[in-house]
Formats: sequence, C-alpha cells, structure tokens
Amino acid sequence: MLKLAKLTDYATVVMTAIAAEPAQLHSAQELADRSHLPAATVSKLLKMLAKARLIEATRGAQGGYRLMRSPESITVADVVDAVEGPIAVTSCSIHAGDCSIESSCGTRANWRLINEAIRQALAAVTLAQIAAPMRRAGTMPAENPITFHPRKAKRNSDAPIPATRPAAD
Amino acid sequence: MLKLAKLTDYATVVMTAIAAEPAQLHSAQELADRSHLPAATVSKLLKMLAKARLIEATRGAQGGYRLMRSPESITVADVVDAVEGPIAVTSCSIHAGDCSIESSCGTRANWRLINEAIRQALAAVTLAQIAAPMRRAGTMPAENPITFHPRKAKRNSDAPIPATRPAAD
DNA sequence: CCATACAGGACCAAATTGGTACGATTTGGA
DNA sequence: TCCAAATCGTACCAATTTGGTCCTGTATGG
Repeated sequence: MLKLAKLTDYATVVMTAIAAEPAQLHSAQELADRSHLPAATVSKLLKMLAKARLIEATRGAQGGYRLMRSPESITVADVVDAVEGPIAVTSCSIHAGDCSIESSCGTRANWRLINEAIRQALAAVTLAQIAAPMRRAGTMPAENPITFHPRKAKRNSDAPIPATRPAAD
Repeated sequence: MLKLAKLTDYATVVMTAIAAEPAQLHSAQELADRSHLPAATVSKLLKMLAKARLIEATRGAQGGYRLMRSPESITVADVVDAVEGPIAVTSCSIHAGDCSIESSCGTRANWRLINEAIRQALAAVTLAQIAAPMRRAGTMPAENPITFHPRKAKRNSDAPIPATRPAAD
C-alpha cells in the first residue's frame, strides 16, 4: 500500500516515451503502441497531462503531443500532481478544516512534513533520468542524498530513477 | 492523492492513545471513546496491529492492549506496514514478475529507490514524537535532516511528526 | 458460571478507480 | 471544398478496493 494509482504509473511510461524524442510530435495512437497500453486510456492520460501543461497538444491531422518543458525539468512529482492531484498522505495534510478535532490536534504540521519529504523524493527524479537507457541504482553518483530539512525543505535533484511499466499487452 | 488509507490514519491516532500511557492496558472500547471512532472499527484496527506485533493483547475481563515496544521505537512506517501491508508505490517496486515488459524495463530499480525514500520519511517519525504534547515544526531541532543515500540508505530518526485525527464523532 | 474482552472471519455497502464511448472541434491535404 | 486525422471534453459503466459491521468462538477474572 501507500501505492500510487496505476494511471500514474502509466503516465510516467507515456511521458518517458515522449521524452525520448522531445522535439517531435507524438499522436496518442503512436504512444499507445509504443507503451503497449490501450489507446483510449493513453488518450485520457494525455489530456490530463496537457491540462496540467506538462505537454502541449497540436490538433488536426499530423497533430500530436509534445513536451512543454525539457525532460530535465519535468519530475515524477509533476506527473503525479497532473494525474492524481496534489500529493496528500492525509486529508488534513493540505486542506484545513477537514478534521473535527483540528484545534486540539498538533499533528497536522507534522504530517505536512512527511508529505513534504515524500514530495521531495518524487521531485528528485526527472524524466531525463527515467529516459536514460537503463541507468541503474549502483551506477549513480551516490553522493547527492535527498535531504529533508524540517523547516525549509532543500531540494536536491540528483537521484537517478525511472518508472515502471504496467503489465500490458 | 498518493494518500494512505483512512484506516492508517485512524491507526496512528489509536496507537498514539495507547502510547500516552504505555504501561497500562487499554480496552478497545476505551480507545474508541478516546479517539472518537466507531468501536467496531477500532477493534478491527487493534486486531491488525496486534497481528503485526506492535501491540499485545490480554484477553478476558480487565483485558486490553498494550504496546510491545517503546513508543520511541515504533514508527509511522511500522503502523503503515501493519495496516496496509508493505509500502509499494508501484506494483513492481517489490514483487517481480507483475510486469510483462519487465526484462526491457530498467525502471524497476529506480522505483525501488523512491519507495525507500518514502519509507524513510515514514520511519523517521516515532510514536513518542507523535504523542509528545503538540510539538510543532518550528520547535524541532531542525538539524537532523532525513537523509536518503541511494546505495545504502541511512536512517535518521529525529524528525518530530504526529498523526492526523479523522473527522469523527 | 457469567460478564468482559479479544480472535478471526464472513460479509456488505459505498466510494474510488480503471477503462470506454461518443459527439464536437480543429487542421492539413487532396 | 471536403474529408480524414487528431485532439477535447465529458459522460458513463464496470470492477476493484475500502470502510465498516456482525457473528461465532475462546480466554479470563470475579
């Protein structure tokens, strides 16, 4: 558990496929073929990703999708946000007022911290790293830990991490 | 999204209630009252927590539950594991063979890393910290970041973080 | 021996999620 | 000009998951 939605996993796969050739347009059909996922589902994902402005769509014949930012600047956290909405491990970790005993509960701030730490782990991985041909855990620098400072979170994007592929076809 | 189950949130609340007085026994009914949650649900949770050996049960009249380890040594990650099972952001991040294109997919190892980072964030928070009366983010040392080393993960338990309370009653 | 309390399932209802379908709109090219 | 290729948006259905309840059994203290 504490799993992310299957669609999110799919989304990273699709995004990676686009990132492989950032310059050119990719139709939903093409991406579905390449990632071995149902076309309808891929199409739905692309719409979500476009709405989040991670990719941009060109309509009409010969149209398709293209990244709006460089693969280096798009992270897994971006994809998760686009598909699942803002990360929130607990209902109160973002929205206030969802909890009846809020006033007597000092825990809100701390869930927020856990939330931040998780977000950072996801934000430390870029599409470029995912797309890089089979970089492995052991291959990485291993010298840039994801550091989590309770007060002011410090971001450090240097962990090499890719996405899963769903059981497809 | 990327949310954990409501039951997990409940579980942390219940565990905190027990941790407040680790020495004595707490019946399911008492804990339900204290946490403002339905007794049946609390009972179910306690069974799960007991099966995971985070708490131990004493049967019969005057029976109840008690922590099996100190509040300092029980973390949020333990609770999550007990209620939701092992943390796995993607299906392939733990079990191999769930994915058809596994052999051609170099991303598995990297999801594992994200998974580890998240686990560490959860493991950095103990029941004792949650139970501590309203410790706030600003109050903490702020000098012991949760550090994530790709190769060999280094644990650092010094982040102060509590749990939410569900909208109950 | 009975009231209290946990053990362990079976079970159901509701919410969420994955996935599909369809009509509308835009665009390039024959 | 008209058609085909694409996306847009939304509504919808089916399946899984989740939250929650209940019931029967077992242990224990008074």
